[in-house]
Amino acid sequence: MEIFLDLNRDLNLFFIPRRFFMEEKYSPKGVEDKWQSFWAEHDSFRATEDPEKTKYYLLEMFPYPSGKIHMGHVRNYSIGDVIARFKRMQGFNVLHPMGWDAFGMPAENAAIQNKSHPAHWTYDNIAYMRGQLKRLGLSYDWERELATCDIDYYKWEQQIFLEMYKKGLAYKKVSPVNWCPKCETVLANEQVEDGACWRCDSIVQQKELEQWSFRITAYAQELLDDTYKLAGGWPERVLTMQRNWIGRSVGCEIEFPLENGRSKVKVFTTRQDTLFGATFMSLAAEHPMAAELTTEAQRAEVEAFVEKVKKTDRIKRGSDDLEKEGVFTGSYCINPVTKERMPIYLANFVLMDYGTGAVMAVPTHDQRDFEFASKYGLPLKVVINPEGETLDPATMTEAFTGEGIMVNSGSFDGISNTEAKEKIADYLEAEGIGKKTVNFRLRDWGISRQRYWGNPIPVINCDLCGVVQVPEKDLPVVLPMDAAFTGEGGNPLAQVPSFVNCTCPQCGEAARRETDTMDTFVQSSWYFLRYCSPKFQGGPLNREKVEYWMPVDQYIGGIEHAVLHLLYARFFTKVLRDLGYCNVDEPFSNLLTQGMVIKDGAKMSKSKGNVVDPNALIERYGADTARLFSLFAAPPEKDLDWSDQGVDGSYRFLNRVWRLVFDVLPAVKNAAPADLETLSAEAKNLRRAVHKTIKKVTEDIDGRFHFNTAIAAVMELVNTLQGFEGKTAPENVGVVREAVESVVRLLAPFVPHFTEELWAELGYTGSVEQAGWPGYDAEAVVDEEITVVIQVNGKLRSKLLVAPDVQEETVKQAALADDKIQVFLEGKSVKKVIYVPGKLVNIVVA
RNA sequence: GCGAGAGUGGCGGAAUUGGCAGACGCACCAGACUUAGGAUCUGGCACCGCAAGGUAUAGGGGUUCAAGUCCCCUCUCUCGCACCA
Repeated sequence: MEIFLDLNRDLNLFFIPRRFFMEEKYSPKGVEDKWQSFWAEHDSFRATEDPEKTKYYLLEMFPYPSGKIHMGHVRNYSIGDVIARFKRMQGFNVLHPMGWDAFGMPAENAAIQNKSHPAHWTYDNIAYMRGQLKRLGLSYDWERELATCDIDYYKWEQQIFLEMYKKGLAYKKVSPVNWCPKCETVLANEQVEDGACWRCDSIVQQKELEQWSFRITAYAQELLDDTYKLAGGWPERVLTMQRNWIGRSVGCEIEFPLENGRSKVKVFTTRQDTLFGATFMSLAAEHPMAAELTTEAQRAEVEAFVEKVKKTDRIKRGSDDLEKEGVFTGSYCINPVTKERMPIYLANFVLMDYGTGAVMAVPTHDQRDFEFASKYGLPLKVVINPEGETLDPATMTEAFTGEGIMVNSGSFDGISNTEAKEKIADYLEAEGIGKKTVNFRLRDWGISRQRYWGNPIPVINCDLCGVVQVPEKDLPVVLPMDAAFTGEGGNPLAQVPSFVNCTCPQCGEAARRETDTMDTFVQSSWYFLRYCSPKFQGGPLNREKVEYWMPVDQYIGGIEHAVLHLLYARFFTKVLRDLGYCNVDEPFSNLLTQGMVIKDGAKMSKSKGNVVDPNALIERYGADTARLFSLFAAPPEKDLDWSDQGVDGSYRFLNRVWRLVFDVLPAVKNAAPADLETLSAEAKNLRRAVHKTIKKVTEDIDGRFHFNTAIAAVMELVNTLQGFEGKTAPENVGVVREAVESVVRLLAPFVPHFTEELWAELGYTGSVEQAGWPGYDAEAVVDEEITVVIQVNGKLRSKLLVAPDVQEETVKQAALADDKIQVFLEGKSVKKVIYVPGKLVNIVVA
């Protein structure tokens, strides 16, 4: 097939002499190779600090080096490259770096499978993928490239870790984890599928393990507050997700004394207004007081219940509408305001890791408590009535959670429950029963991973001294190259004696090196800062350079990182600020979340067989077409529906532009700029179209990122230009040249190789980027005549061509006199005539 | 269940501030050039109708001279959270 195709093309060359000239045929491969070399030779995208220029830091989320790039990458990086090139053409000093999120489990799995080393696999992949990105013609400053598995990167992270440790921001605690007994490793929640290990299908166990954590909760309030500063720059839904995740709620901590007086149960509630209606107490099964509260008579039942709750894994426990269940402990506490006895239950819906793990149960005003009380026959007491109504506990079928008037609440009766919230809180504080508190849903960030391919946590465990920091002079703790990857026996690091065995820096006795490595989210939490001074050897960050470049002006990536990565990165930036490394509060001023690339209605995946391979695409059409289509088919934030035929269309468009340029080239090559005084009407119209297009494309790209409509506008201009009769007539060549040059410059951010080549053909030396972004002539975009639409009763009936400065009365009269309009006015009376200047006339008749 | 967003031709999508619905592209149809066309060019293309005209932005109601756009209700889909006390 290929041979026939080529043969045909050659015949074509023979029959149409014009095509003898080699340079007239658009051949992406040659053009792209040529300009990629040019950019490399000229260091075209090198970013250097220049206080004279306004900086613009553009960043796309760096990829995991999984092997090869996919269409999602092509889209992500094409979007970023348009902005980078556009801003550069506008004269900004653009920083546009690229690197690799290079630690992670797939490398370790590959090592097990191929009996090789994760480093080899990772660096091989990086080399291959770097080549792929270069073939896309992305304008990165490759001098700043970094991989998070480079010693030169992770050693600085170890230093940061130790500083966090000193400040109490990194600490060790026992926390529950998903544990695969076969792999002998901790699994992340997303690696547990239906309660089984994603790799070996073993049943995942819940285990308590000593884990390293970062105290992100210390920054909960600031992380929440600053989401309001980001409003406008970030999509509202991402901010909402972060706010929900942080989950601040205001309420009270209230203490309920036990009946026996020996101790107290502390609860957190946001509904202290319902305190008088609290008739029993619900505790989490894991609550530390559960055992001591259990009476002998209840022991067997309680233990069976606790066992059952523990068996339900943590994911299932939340998911389904789990039937509310509980068990009576046999003990009672006292409601501190009513002095009534409250039986203490353990309940499966009470979570140990939210609030205090204990809930005061108000069955009349909380739906869960209502269901629980119904099931176990517990007392109901109404303390809030809806306005003008009286609730009867005996006939209630569900809890009343709305607002109303207080009853059965002592001195608080008769006021609204919102008012009572404040008053009861004050009362509790005054009486010493409770205090106002703020509770967060956000929990500390567990960073321990029992894996090899990660950044080693730089501490030593000594039997005598406990946890001891690795002294700064001994950093970095380097991953040993001689670990064995068998897939068995847990963390490979723990099986390298030369790594594990060490001496305690404090007492000099034999000790064991920590073998946990850090979560890969740690590396991606500060890479954007390191890009500012990627080779700096005086510390993690060169403060001066960070101050020049940060914050990132535009960050681009997938919505899947809306919470974790973006929250961790915000947290880490604030920590580095407080450690004195930088002065940045928020790392990303603007965030663009791009949609997925889908095909045939589904996300591209091997199993669906709908994967488009970027290599094949570039091979067949070139990088410019691949970029153009992925930008044209949908606006960035929406999902992109891949269409092979659509790609053809983009390729055809480039060919059309190419032919157009070469068609007019001989005529316009040496054309002088047009004399605006003597232009023909047609030429003037063309020039107006050119400047209107420049205006629209500029506005569509800048801020709005609507590349699809920007490209559509250029297509329209190309269509206009193509239909322009006297393209090569001497009196028009000045305007035609301006038009062609504008098309090339406007397309430059989208299809950079293509436009570089045409720019050179137009007789320029150097990159089209140096020509800068075209500005539009405000005078040229003003219409000489405008179309005013005439409606009768809101329906389009006719159109009118008028001068832009026409008087309202003139237009109205002309509209009423219009032949087509007359027909609709016959036998009716005109009630009103509405004129929207320059747009329409609406004649209201009856 | 709660929260957010979306629903426009055969398809991807336009319509930026309440003012011509369907830009641009794909697919399709017709024609031109051609030994040939999966190249290129010209024209057509929401639906009904011969036409005049009518009907159309998930469905129903409302506000307005005017609604894809604003308000209310319903349906469907996507995403997030999912017993958060």
